[in-house]
Amino acid sequence: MRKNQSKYKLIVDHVIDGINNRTLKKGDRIPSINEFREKYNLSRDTVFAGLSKLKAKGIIESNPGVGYFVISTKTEIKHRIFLLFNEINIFKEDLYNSFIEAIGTTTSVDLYFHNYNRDVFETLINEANHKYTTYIIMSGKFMGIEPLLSSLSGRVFLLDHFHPQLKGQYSSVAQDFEKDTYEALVSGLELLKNYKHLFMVQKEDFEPEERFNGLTEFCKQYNFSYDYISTVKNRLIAKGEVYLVVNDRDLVYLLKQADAQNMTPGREFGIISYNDTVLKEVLAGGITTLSTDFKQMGKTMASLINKRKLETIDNPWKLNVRNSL
Amino acid sequence: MRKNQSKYKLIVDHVIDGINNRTLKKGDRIPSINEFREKYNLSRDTVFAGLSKLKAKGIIESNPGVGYFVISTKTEIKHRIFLLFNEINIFKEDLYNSFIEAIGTTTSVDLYFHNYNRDVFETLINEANHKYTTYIIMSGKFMGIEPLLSSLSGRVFLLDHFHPQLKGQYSSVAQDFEKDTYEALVSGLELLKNYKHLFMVQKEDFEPEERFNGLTEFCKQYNFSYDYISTVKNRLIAKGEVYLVVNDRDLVYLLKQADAQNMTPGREFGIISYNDTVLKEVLAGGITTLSTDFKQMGKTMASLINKRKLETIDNPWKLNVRNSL
DNA sequence: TCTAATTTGTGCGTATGTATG
DNA sequence: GCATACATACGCACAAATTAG
Repeated sequence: MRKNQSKYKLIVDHVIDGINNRTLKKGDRIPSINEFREKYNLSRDTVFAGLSKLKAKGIIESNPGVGYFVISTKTEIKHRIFLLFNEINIFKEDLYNSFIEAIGTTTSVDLYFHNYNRDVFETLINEANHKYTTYIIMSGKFMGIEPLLSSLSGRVFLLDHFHPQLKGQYSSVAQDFEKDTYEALVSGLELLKNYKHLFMVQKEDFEPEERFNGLTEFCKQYNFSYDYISTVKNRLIAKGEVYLVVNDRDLVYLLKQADAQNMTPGREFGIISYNDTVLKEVLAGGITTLSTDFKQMGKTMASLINKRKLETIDNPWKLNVRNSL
Repeated sequence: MRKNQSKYKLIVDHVIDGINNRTLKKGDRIPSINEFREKYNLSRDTVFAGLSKLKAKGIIESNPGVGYFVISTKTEIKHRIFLLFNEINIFKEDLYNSFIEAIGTTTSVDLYFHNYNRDVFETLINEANHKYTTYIIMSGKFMGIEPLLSSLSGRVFLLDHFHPQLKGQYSSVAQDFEKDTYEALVSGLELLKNYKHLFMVQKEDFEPEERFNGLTEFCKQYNFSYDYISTVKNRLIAKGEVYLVVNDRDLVYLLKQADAQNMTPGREFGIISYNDTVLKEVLAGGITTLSTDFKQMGKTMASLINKRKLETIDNPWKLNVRNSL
């Protein structure tokens, strides 16, 4: 490991890691040049170079004939962050920007996309390994990624993942698609009582089926009938139906179809659209949306990075009730 | 032997052959400049050129005072592209995806964002220098970036830039904001005759003022009055007004205000919204949009990279006429 | 006070990559 | 392609400061 790094950095890292681990405190004596030389099998001068670097950074001081001592614990950990998203879309805007803002300017963040391609996913991770201090991974519906993740050299975080089995192994902030859908439907129960049948509309290849599980649970408990469809294209709308629509393209189909059938969302049938955008506030008199707070998600991820403890955080959801339900 | 080849290719081939022979692995040190110089009887500069090429291809990295090391064994990559966008937004989705699709698999692309921050812009470019074969830059309203661009080691392309003074120096594909706005308005002249006064609504800090120039030119020629405003927030709409709206947030304000004043876009007043999205097809009965074709822009940029000739290409615009005008 | 051991500090040589005419 | 200057990395030899006995 780290064949290609300058040797003196071993000394720098030894001390900085010690300070970050809290094993070195202000005033502590650190090993002498000869002790370091022995420990790492380096020449005296290489050790001296590392210690001089630390001295220049103001982290240690030297007393000739006595030793080296820690005088400051301000190590300014410079994170280099590898950020892997699934795809570009409008919601990444809020997520990325709020993350960048919260993480601060002393950090460098490199962003990549795997576009749900398993090969790209693996290649990007393998190529990035050992080049970053921190890895933030938004995976797709990939199975068996644990070995890949555990091979990574630095700290690993999961962002908005579909992998409940990885909970507890890595710090993460994510939507709980099942819980969010279930709880949102329960919170809208009074409105939903005007309808009979609920549809989950999403592409099963990419989107998490947990949403459908949440819908199923709700429908069984409160006696609605339900179905899973992958698109609403060319579909006739019937009275009493509610469509939970993931993709905006489907939302447009639905509204055009409603217009053609002379039906109004929120009256003869209902719409809940996943993920809020400004245009949905005024679209067709207001589209009810069920959305996770991507700005909050970015902020939360930034704060996780500065914590030592392993944490699994559910990102908050919000049902924006408008006229379409 | 190979007298017709550039000499620096000896070095490139030495390393690439080594990797393909499995005699060089990731992390391995390769010979120093002086060792190569001796072995192949070349000048230091020639060796340096070869090693720089390998570095730009992402195959090796250099550590001053230490040596050169293999960091990637992907030898089939032809171009390594540094792609710098201004910000994440929904239109980057089409642009990025069509570019990636068109550029093919023998290329690796790293994507960055400067978010209109000049410091970030300069830092990213300086950090990237010498590490890529190709640089594609989408700048903001930054002045005096010529020295920065000309310092770059590889081929430089401009994407959707606001710098007419750089035309002809670098190959580029871009919207011509002035021409696009002017021509689109001319093409919609018959519809516009129902109105009297045209507003350009955009934030002058970030958005290009060329749009307003196009509007001005059109209005002078065809006798419309006109104005520049930075937002429509809290604004009363008057009959006969047309709003050319850049930001979707302003579009929403406008539609809410129209509703409050009991006015309908396309009747008492008009709306042209910049940049098309699916939702605008059905929003308020259909919003007329003026949009550049971002998919085409991505394709065109990909094709430019495979050409040697310097070209400046205007990306095509499209006016999607719907009910709001 | 002296001495030996252990500490840090410095000068010089040779290697590396980088930048500029 | 050549020459030169420069920053970084590492190692050897020797100098200077401190401490314990």
